[in-house]
Amino acid sequence: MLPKQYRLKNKKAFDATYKQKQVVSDNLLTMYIGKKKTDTAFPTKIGFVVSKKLHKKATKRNRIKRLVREACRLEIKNNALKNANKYMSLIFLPKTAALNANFHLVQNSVKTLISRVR
RNA sequence: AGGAGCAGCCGUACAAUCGCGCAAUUUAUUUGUGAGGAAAGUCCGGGCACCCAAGGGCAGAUUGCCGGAUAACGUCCGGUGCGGGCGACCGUGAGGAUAGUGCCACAGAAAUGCAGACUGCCGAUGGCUUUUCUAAGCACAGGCGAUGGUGCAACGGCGGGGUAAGAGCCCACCGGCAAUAUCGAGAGGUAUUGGCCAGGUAAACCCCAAUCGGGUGCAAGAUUGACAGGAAGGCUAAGACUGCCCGUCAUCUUCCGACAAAUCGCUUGAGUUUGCAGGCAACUGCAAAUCGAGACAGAUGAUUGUAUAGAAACAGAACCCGGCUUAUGAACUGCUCCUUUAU
RNA sequence: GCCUUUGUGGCGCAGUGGUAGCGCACUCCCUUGGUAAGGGAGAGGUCACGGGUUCAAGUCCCGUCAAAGGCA
Repeated sequence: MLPKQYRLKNKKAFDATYKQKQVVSDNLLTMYIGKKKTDTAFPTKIGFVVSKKLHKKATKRNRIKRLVREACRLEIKNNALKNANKYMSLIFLPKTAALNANFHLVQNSVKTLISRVR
């Protein structure tokens, strides 16, 4: 799990992020980017969405969610958010291919997506 | 040794580094604790909460061999009958078809009417004809339910007697039914006797018996606090001010508005473990010990090493219990049965 | 969390317990100079799956699986 201050929580925040319509994606993940920060002290919040349509079993959905979350945690810890730090929020949506991926693949995917943020 | 039946056990462990939920305190890069046997399906039964409801009946729903267990159950335990297996053992949706109604395609003479139109058998008796005068023929009266390439099923089966031909008409055995006796708490078992009238289907309607207030589900519900809207456009249909038009309100569309709720319910309970006692058992009683998740974008993960087996299977709590059903990995244990071989 | 409905040919759908059908699509033939339309013939079904009741089940009963939808 992420520390609490990095979690994207309520529905309004999710809606506002989707509304920006800034999307980056590769074969495993899709990432939505929120608004630009006005206050630099404000931490970048990250949300994760795994739809029931992706897979029926709760354990599989939990598994992929945890892998993506763990990858993000390591990025925050290593201060590797780079340009993504300018934005208020990020949302990750795993794709079907991510269900069978191991941690290293997911980690690489997260890294490349973050590096592509301008 | 091989095969089989029943029952039981575990549900990865340990270490290092980086992390998360909750609780506690000495408020610190502390300590403790943190998913399941099915947490699943939502198929039953309860607890709990709120709303509605005076009481009773009808209706409706559910259950359906007997007895017991339980808060309750469609669950469980023990038994009875029936079916399967050489056997250990297993399965069982098992009330009523003489309360009534419906249905039984095709085939078949006939599918429920104490049937016989048809196909047949006989024609002893009565009638007619012939005649060697005691027989033959006719098939008119009449007798019969044995025969019928059917069908899931044909009004008990099979054998013998009997007869003109036949028939439970009579007899033996078998099956079913009823009565009596007896054993059992009961389902029912056993024995004897009786007379041959009885098709199937109730997971068709129905009858009988028993049980059941109805609805909504913890996002139930309770408490505290706050109350955030603004701008632009449309006026077409319907509404209000008003009978009509304008206008306004309401309404509709678009855009903007991101940290703007919190606490209780919430986990101490038909709890868990152990011992003793009762009971064949399900289960119950008593005593002692013990506290083992409680989130709200929602906690158990990642990487590496070691151990089995190079990489565990099915799978994730969301108010809580009792069941049922379904999914599933590896190793192992106990009891029993059958076959073969040896002693 | 709690409910509801539906699974039948490639697709969309009918179907009182008694031989599984319709439309479109598909294949072949006719028609045309050729195509479409039209006409004729044909193929294609574990009635989602597993049990049960019944002489007989797509239909009745029980369980499972899948899909779609609803409430909050």
